Amino acid sequence: MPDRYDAVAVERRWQERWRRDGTYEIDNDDPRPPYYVLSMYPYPSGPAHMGHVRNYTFGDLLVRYRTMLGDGVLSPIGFDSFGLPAENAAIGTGEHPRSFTEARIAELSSSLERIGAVYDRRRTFRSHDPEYIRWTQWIFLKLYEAGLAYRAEAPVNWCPGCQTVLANEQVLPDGACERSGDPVEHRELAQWFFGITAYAQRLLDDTEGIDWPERVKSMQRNWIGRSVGAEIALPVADAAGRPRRDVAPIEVFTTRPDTGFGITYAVLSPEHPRVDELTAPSQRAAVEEFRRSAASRSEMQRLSTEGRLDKRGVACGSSLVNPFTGRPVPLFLADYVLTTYGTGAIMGVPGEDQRDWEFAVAHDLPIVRTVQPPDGFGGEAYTGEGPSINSDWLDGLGVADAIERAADWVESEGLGRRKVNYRLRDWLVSRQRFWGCPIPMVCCERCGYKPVPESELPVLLPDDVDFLPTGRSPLNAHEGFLAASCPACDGPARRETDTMDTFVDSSWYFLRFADPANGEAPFSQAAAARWLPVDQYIGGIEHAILHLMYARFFTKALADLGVAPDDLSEPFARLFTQGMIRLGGAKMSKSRGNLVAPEAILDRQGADALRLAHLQVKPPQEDVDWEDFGVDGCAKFLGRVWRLADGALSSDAPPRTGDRTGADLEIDRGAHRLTDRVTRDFERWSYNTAVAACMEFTNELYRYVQSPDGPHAEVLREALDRLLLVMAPMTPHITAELWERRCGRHIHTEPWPQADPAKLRAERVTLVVQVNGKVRDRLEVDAAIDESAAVQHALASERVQRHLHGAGPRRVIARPPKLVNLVT
RNA sequence: GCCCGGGUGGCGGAAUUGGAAGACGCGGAGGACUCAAAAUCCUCUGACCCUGCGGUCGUGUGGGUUCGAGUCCCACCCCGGGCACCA
Repeated sequence: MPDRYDAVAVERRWQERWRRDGTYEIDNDDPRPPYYVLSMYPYPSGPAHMGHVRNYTFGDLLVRYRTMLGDGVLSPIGFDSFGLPAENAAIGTGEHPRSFTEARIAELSSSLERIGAVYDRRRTFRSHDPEYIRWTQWIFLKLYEAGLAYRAEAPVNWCPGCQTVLANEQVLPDGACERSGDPVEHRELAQWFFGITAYAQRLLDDTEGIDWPERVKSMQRNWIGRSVGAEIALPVADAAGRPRRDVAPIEVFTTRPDTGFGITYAVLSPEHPRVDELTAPSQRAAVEEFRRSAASRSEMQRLSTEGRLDKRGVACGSSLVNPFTGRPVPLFLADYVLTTYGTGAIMGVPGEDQRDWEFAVAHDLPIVRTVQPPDGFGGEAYTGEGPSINSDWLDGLGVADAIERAADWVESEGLGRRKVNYRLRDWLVSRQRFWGCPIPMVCCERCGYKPVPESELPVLLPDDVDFLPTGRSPLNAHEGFLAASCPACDGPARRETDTMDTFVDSSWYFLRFADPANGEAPFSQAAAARWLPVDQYIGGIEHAILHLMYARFFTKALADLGVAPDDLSEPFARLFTQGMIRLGGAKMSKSRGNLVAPEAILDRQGADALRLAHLQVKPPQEDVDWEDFGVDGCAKFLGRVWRLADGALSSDAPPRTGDRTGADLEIDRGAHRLTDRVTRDFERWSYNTAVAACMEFTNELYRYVQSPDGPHAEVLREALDRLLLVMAPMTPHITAELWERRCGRHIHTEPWPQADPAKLRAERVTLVVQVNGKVRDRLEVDAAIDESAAVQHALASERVQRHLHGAGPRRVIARPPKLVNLVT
């Protein structure tokens, strides 16, 4: 007597089994070909939400599929366990972030198991594990030795809500903190940085060689923001307007050296170090006032396009010399010129830059066009293609040629040089927070900052701390933590209380998974060489810039430092980014409170139904609305498969044996076609069509089993085997249960089925007959039909003849066996 | 403004090489089973015209290439995302 399908019981049983048997544990000397599948390691915020389910469903599918293909699959999981939420909770409740975090990890970990995701759990670690802290700090010291970690005074983004500085990447485009939403302020503070800009060009170039979504690569390229141009020195003018030789010139960066004859003014940023020197006494009061107001404005206000440009700039009362014309041009301050980009000074070229045009109009400055706009051009600044004019020796040249010629001239005159600028800034990694990896430095009164000796690592966070609602890190008040001696002079020193940005932890965890128990090094070269780069990385599109850029930088830097294999240039060979899940039109998130908890579904329809719904609803890279999910439909389909495979369905006729009928052969071919389709769909991440193929074939089997002749026992058995095998990576529990009931073996250790190419070719096909490109008839023909027979067949059709109106076709296009088109 | 991605039934989507537009699912309609309901099983379901046979239209818009275009080319519109007074 067939059993009813009890998804919850079946799933619990198999999850226990996979854990007990260590089915997905893998050793570094496994003889199978290595394949590394990694889903981005999660921040543990509690039980899995729908975004986790989606992410880990895709990852788990791939782990199981590659395993069946015969690979030795590395499937690790860890937890990105440092971060602000645990610390905020600590401030609220007094509970130590460690115990808070570990409770959240336990919840997340068990809910991942409940969706059927399998890992080598022996390799699991958390960012806050002392051994992981040790090696993160060790890497910091390596970067410090190499000059890639350094301390500098810099204008930083300060979030008053989080009471910490933020990386540029953590400030939203509207100037708000990514996490708290507070408006970010600008402060000058000494902070720790990683020298990611040294890798800007390689980070840009190497986007070519990685198999990542174009969208993500484009976002990274935009973020790096390469622009090619020249730095040009504009001499300071004396009272007579002649260049002074006794003071250094002002360097400006431009992408358009060809427009040099059109420079009619120059601008410094308000923070430029030479403002005082270049301000005339008559303008001093106005300049001071302007600098004060600029400093008080937030980044948001400063970068906004609101406000009239005459209010946002002020004359210095001095002049520079346009080196192209030799004539003096007035110097201004303007708040939209940024200290952090280029040289903090620009040349004003109103004719070819709209913002410069507006500034020139506002301040009544001359405008000289140096590129001829097309006839009828009605605009103001002209930025397009055209011949140079008013430019002496550049006249007549096109823009590209003129840029080259002008840059040559600038270099040969010793006025400057070609220069590439990047928008990318060095990565600010220090955070004034408690719950993060401590920066392994001490500050000695005499020697300054000195690295903690390797033998003293890890520097761990103390347990006996009081969290105060001031938001200040309790490390600042913890004498036991603060007290240190200088590694250089042994004198009294104070330990650095800043911790590292949590993105540092996630910048190398994928390397540690290759060798998680290594006590001598963060990982061995051999283990890294075996597993890296990650064959398939899977995660949310929201990490397109931050995490993925930092991880690429770390991998390159570690290879350069001899820590990682030197031929390892990229961490993730292939990247897949899933879309976000929306509910009621907004991204599903805890902060918005519009979460759909997976638990209720796991309790009712089960993990397989939920996984299937995620796979089926949409192409995986696209954003999805929860409203579009069809969990019930998927549960219904799994019920159909269960009844089919468990023998609950029968026809009036008993199963046949012996010779096979045409219907039997069709089913057999259908099973091979299914194998082929699902395999190719898996390879191209087209899971929604893979699910459709399984549903289609199941429908076909239903008709077959219920047909008057009944199914052929052997044909049905083989067809069902193939259906269960190809479904196994998608719905691992139900297929494992049915497989075991049918043959007593474990489906996930079975080899992936192969399609017989001979069976993929149908014997009878539909020949489409068109007259003048419109379909007029469809004929069942032999797949091997030749051209003349196909045309003959087509012409014999009554419907076709009706549309030919008695005349013969003037032209015949035959593509046997699929199509004949008759043209009159 | 620059750079990516996209636009197909009531809805999510399919069409892998230029060759049957709408697979599969949801939703909807009808039927079988049942005392009844649920569950299950079966059939139909792009729009319009037509009693029917059948016909016309149809993949954002307008052109083009082709025997044939959702797919290729040109121009444009709209939606989503990234960058942006970035010199």
